[in-house]
Amino acid sequence: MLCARFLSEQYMPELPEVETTIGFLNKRIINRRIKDVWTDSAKIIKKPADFKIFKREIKNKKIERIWRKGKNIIFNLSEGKILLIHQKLTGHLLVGYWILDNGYWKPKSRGFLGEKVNTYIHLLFTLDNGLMLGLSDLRKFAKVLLVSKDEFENLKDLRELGPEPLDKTFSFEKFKERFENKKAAKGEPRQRRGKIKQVLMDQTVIAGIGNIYSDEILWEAKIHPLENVKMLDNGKLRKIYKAMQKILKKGIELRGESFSDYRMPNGEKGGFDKYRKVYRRKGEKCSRCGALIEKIKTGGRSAHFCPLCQKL
DNA sequence: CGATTCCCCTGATAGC
DNA sequence: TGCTATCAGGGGAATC
Repeated sequence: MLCARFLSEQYMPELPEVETTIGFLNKRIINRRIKDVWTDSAKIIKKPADFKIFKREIKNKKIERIWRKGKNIIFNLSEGKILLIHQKLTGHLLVGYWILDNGYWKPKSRGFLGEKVNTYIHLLFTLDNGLMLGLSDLRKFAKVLLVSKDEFENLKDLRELGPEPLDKTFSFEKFKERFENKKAAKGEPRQRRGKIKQVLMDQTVIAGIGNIYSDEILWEAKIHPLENVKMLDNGKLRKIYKAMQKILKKGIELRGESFSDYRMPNGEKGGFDKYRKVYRRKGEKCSRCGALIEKIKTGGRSAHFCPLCQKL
């Protein structure tokens, strides 16, 4: 059984976690052929809706390329097929060897870090060398699609995804443009509205930032999460831009966060925890000024910040 | 068109 | 102790 703490924590793979995951998958399962697929929760497969068809179409396909777009993990398969997995809240991809035991997957031999049975593996691929790729997902919110190249290019949410925050071409000028209204009226440069926290998390503005990293970025930039983006001058925007790059790079360098049940595909935890300054630290002292971290709710999500460092 | 609310799901927690 | 109600949370859909 997974230890209780593992299960109790929320897990939110954002850009650094997804980046870590694809790096790992590229080392372990590239050029492997999918020989079989199992599920006990066909609902997470959105396309094709019929699992029998999904199974037939993915069988014997070779995994040729693994990359990501925002938080979406994309597997380019042979014969032009594309497998897309969005882990949402509690999904994570694991690579290893398991045996089906009473409906649950039990790791063969030692397995992962004290884990005996993973009751949350809901989708599992067996590869041509016997290695397995499992999608573990406590909440079953994950989304899986198997599509053709054409279908892939026409997926609405992927088409509307904003730029990659760490792309070399994503300059400060480009970042600034993301805060301007798409269709600026003749004359006045109308700006995007809303609170900075929600705008940063809007995948159509910038791809890959979620609840954890948006809190951390705003703490780093000393900007209040509820600050309206209209109020952000050049200086503040630059601070956010710099903080975004720093925090996301740190996340990748440390291979993702680790306080929740996020694990790399080999079951190890990431190391971002030491750098987590505000997220889920309500009531703790701000490491910069000593004030107590506060937690508020905005747009249906929690936001953590230091009331002294991040003034409205 | 934009902003808000609901919903998917399951485990933890608070309240009785 | 044990039951029930509530909550979290990415993102898509429905609704205001």
